[in-house]
Amino acid sequence: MPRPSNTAERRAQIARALLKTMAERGYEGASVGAIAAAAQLAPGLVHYHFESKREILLAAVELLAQDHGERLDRLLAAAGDDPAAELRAFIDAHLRAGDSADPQALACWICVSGEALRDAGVRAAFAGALADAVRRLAAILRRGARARVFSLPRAEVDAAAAAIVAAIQGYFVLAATARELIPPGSAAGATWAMASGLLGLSSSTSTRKASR
Amino acid sequence: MPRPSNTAERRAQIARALLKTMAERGYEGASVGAIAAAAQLAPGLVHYHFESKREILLAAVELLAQDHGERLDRLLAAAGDDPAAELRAFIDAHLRAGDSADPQALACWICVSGEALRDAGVRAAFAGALADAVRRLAAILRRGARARVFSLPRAEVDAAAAAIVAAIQGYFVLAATARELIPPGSAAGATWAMASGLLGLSSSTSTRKASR
Amino acid sequence: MPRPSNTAERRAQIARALLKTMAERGYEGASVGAIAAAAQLAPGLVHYHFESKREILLAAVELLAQDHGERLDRLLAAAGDDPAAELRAFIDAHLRAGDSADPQALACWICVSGEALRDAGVRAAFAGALADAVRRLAAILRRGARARVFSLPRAEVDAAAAAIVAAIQGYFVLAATARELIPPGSAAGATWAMASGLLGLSSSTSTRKASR
Amino acid sequence: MPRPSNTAERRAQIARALLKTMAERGYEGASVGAIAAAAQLAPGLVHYHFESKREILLAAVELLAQDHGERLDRLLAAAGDDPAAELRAFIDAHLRAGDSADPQALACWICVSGEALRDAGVRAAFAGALADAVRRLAAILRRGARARVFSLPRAEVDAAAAAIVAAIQGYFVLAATARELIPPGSAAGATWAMASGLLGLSSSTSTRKASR
DNA sequence: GATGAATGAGGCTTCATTCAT
DNA sequence: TATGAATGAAGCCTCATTCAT
Repeated sequence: MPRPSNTAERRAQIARALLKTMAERGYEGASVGAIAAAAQLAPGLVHYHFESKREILLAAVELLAQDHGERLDRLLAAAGDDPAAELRAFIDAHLRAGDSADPQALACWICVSGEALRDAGVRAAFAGALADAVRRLAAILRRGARARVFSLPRAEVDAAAAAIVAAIQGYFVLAATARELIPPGSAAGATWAMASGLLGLSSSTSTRKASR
Repeated sequence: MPRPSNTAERRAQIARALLKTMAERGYEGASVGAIAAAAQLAPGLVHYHFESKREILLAAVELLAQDHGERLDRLLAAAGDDPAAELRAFIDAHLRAGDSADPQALACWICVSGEALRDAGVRAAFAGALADAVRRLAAILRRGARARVFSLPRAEVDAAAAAIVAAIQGYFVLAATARELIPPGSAAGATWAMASGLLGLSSSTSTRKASR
Repeated sequence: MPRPSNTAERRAQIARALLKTMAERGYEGASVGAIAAAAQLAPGLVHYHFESKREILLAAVELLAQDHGERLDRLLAAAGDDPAAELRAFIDAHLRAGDSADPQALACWICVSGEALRDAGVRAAFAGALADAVRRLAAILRRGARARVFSLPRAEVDAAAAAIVAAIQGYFVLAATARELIPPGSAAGATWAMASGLLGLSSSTSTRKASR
Repeated sequence: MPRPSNTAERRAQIARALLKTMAERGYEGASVGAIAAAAQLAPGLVHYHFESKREILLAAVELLAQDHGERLDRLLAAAGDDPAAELRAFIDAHLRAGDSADPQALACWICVSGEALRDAGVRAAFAGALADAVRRLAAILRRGARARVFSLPRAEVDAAAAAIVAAIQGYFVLAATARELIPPGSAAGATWAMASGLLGLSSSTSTRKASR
């Protein structure tokens, strides 16, 4: 009569503990002991559920991407079928620090970018999450182009999506490290204005209202 | 007859060795021993010239910023007095992977962003370098606005400069971790197009030609 | 209606798994987890059947000795009643790498000798197996001496038996660690020749034919 | 003005500490901490002088072989040029537990044989030491054969040397693990008698006097 | 009997930093 | 200044053993 396996939950628990710890101390600073403590588990248990610390990181990136994906799903669904509204929702989802902003996830995301530099697995996971964002955004742009909402040559959809994602990612870095450089509430608006340049929208259409 | 102090060179030598090592292994991975080896110095000497490893990082960030600043000086000087040309030069200086591209500096820059998250000193140095970039770009924008080359309200110059710097920074991250997401040669062009959106330039003016 | 106890088989199964694992990784290297895996059992079960890892080793030595004893029985039985033939069979049983040679047992035997150094229980088991071999050989020698096949004073029977067993044991070590030092096929023959020296046989009687 | 390097002594000091500890607790049981303590050094220093624990073992085997070689040199030199005396000296050097017997070296030797099973480097070192012994003994035998002191076909010199070394090695194992099986003082004498069988000496010549 | 999660001690190794020369 | 040895604190990981089911 074996006890039912709880490995899945435990793994998630541990991965979340890593996120929590990593946000404060970075990946290297998040010792396995600290992770275990954050998860309120015995130290040895961590390595029962994970081969190595690096594997925890991979699971954590997975979680991060998944959380983000789900949030994006929700927000895009609320935008209905209008490409412009979807684009706006996409930008706001990332840059409007509102109710649902998550500084921990932000810090982790930047940590992960650093680890991605020197670990192929982490890079794959990180790039995968970015690729997912680009893909979703490109789909929006493509639909908008087809509907003549955006005037964007087919061939440039991917580049445009990458550019907008880059801007968002760059704002993340600034927000986490030099917030004072971003005039409060300007991020989403400025990004929308930049997107307008790419998509051939008249700036006037673009509400340049600050969004906190 | 004391021999003339060579502390200054030694410090630079060590800081550069950190940059080299950090580009491959990250900051934590760059052990003092490894730094000393990269600098071809005895390990003990490192702590003669620096109080702690963290101080080396600070010096290294300084170097990084200084190198970048000098390069930017050169490239902007070549742009003459035309704000549009200067803006273009500013963007190209950061996103055209050409002769002077420096993958090591790129990797270090991202590492530093991670360290900035949890060390006030590093954050100050990192943010200082970013602020410098924003300041210079803002000056260009302001000049362009005054000359009616850019149609940009006074009040939004800083936000616009921050947005362009964010886009550049974001491209850095993508380039270092998920290069395949950036259609080759699209970075500078797309950034210019985005800048057009912010600055009220007609997209047509904006050369959307790919720049390698 | 309790199910019939299978403890005996389980214990043997586990002990054999230790032998298998120990042959490759040594005693310390044979973790309880690895043993369980080799036995295709759940890790927890091991400690249901054994108090401690050391107990498994004791059981394994027992098995080793028992296997060896049975093999020796078979081979000596085939030698009939002739002391010289029995001696030959005894030597061949140990040193003729033939059909029944068992490298795993050899490696284990050497591992066990190491553990015997520092665990009284293991030493007792190991020494017991050796003592058994010496006893059996001494019986053969005694019979041969009585029959005047061997010219060996009573008082020296034990020393002679020990010497031959030592030679065999030494060949084990060489075979396992420096096989290239043993000219192929020379072990049994040379041991027989050495035995001749002890037993006052003319070397001529001793077939010095190599035995593979 | 660097401090003169003391690495060589330190390495020897550490290797000897391993021998001391290993004799009591085995190789695995000799933790790096215990080794450091035995050497009266700070724990971290061990890994300053050695890459890994395994390297210490290699150095220790080296020391063991060297100590033994030097002792053998001394004892053989005392035997003059008489092959029979040399052979006797060779045997006595190994099996006469006299003043110079070294139980620690004995225990270590057996530990090392176990480690040799699963580490190529250790095996090489161990086999090298054995090969050296065989080589030296073979030289003696060859000289004796040429001088007709031993009646031994050329082709069998190596086998005979290996056999005698095997007998010695086997006695080592018995002495360390089951001393009660060796009638006191019988080892050297019995080995000599066995050698006689190999070398065609009449047993009578062979002093079968017990040697403690 | 059996399962697999849980525990916590301890091992090897790395490392920033200090120190004697 | 410079050298390289020395120090001691962690860090990651393994493991024998225990326990709830």
